[in-house]
Amino acid sequence: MSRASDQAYARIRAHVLSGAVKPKEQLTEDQLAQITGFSRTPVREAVRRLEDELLLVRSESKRLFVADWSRDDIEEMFTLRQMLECHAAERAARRLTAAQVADLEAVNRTLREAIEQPEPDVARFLEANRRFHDAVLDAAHSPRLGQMLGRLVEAPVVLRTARSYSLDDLRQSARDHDELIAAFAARDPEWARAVMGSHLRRAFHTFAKTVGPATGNADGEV
Amino acid sequence: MSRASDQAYARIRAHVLSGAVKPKEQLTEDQLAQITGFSRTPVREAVRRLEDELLLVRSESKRLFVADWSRDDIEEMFTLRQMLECHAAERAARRLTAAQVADLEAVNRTLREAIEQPEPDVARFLEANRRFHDAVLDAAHSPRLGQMLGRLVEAPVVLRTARSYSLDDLRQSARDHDELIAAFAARDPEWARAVMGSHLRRAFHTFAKTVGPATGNADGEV
DNA sequence: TGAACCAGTATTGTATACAAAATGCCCGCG
DNA sequence: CGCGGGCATTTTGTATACAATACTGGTTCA
Repeated sequence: MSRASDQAYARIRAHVLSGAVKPKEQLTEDQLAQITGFSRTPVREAVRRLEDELLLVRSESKRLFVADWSRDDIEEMFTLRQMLECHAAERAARRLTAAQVADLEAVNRTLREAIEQPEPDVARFLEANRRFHDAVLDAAHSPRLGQMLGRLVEAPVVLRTARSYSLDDLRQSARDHDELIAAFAARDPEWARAVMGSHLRRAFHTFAKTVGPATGNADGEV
Repeated sequence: MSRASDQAYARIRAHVLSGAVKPKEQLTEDQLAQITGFSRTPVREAVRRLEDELLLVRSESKRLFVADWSRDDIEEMFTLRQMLECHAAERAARRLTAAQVADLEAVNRTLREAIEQPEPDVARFLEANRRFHDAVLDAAHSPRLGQMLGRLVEAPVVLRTARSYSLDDLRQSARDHDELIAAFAARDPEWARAVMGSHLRRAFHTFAKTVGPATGNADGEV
């Protein structure tokens, strides 16, 4: 991750997420080259990755813009993530070793420590949460699933929204993880799938409350 | 699709699928530039797309190889495709207009004509089949779903295996499409999902018969 | 007035040269 | 004979110049 294109990727992503450029605004490769300090070649590589994640989009004539996601887009992302990650949980339940289950328990302990203290450490929570889900995905042992979920989870909605979680929400996440671990220990794929499903679906509704009700039409941009 | 990188993509893809290079063989960007007649810049763009489709893979040190898919890899692809396309069928059932249903009927008529003649035209069947599934995906109106399925369906397994379908298999496909259309006309998402599921799962088993039984371990390369 | 065209500019696409990194080979040493 | 170090070669990564394409604004003509 030390190649120029990787750094360019990280910097452009941060730049967009910081809000310095707004949705639907145009970006040019030259601009991004100046901002990142690299030439257009690695910038193009980075931009292509960000296009894959749909953080940037191109017009029909190949001009580059910051994507603006509608509420429906975001619901779609949550739904797809749920579908894929439920599948991952089911596969993981069939494959996880006792040692891997123990690892998950350790990660979830860390996650709890991050929130069960005077001043909850949301960043640490998010990091532990990411590791937890990564471990499940890893155990599913399905490279294409990993690739697809990577694009969805990278999606910055998760980061933006996590800030709005209440302490109760975070605690419920930890409990969900506990139950998931129980399902894994019991080697029960259906249980694992169901827990993962409700875990992620609740996350969506927590998010939806902060954004506003469903629209059905095309407004409700974020 | 007339840019150099697009042509390079098509040529490299054809070159690999032709079997001129075998799985696990190394390719270099220079080689591919010579083969395609373009410079390395568009070749690198094309190679990245083929990496996304997992037709090409890179070693940990960034050297480029032709992927070799195990039977488990292929089963995974079929499973993921089934999962995603069932979801697409469900969404389509909620959204398809009467005109779109009529279009699907027309496409399926074409598909039948291709096989119900003295000398079945498999290429025409495949083309109609692709259009049918594309129309369903379109109606699902979910860009990320489309992106993901695109990568899976592009995967050449489908093409390689379709040749081994018997006439009965092709006829069954047409009947599946009929039932799917009925489900759409009835606006019944669950029905549509179920039909799509059995349609694709049968395709997997038809394929599996030609390749051999499940392995469980890592052999069974194709 | 307004629509079509033309030139100038902005932006993306491609080729090429060079830099960095990895691999493999060969030689010396134990 | 084995094996470790280092140079030569291969291969990928980056910068830059140029080509092709798309946009913008203004001008002309009906």
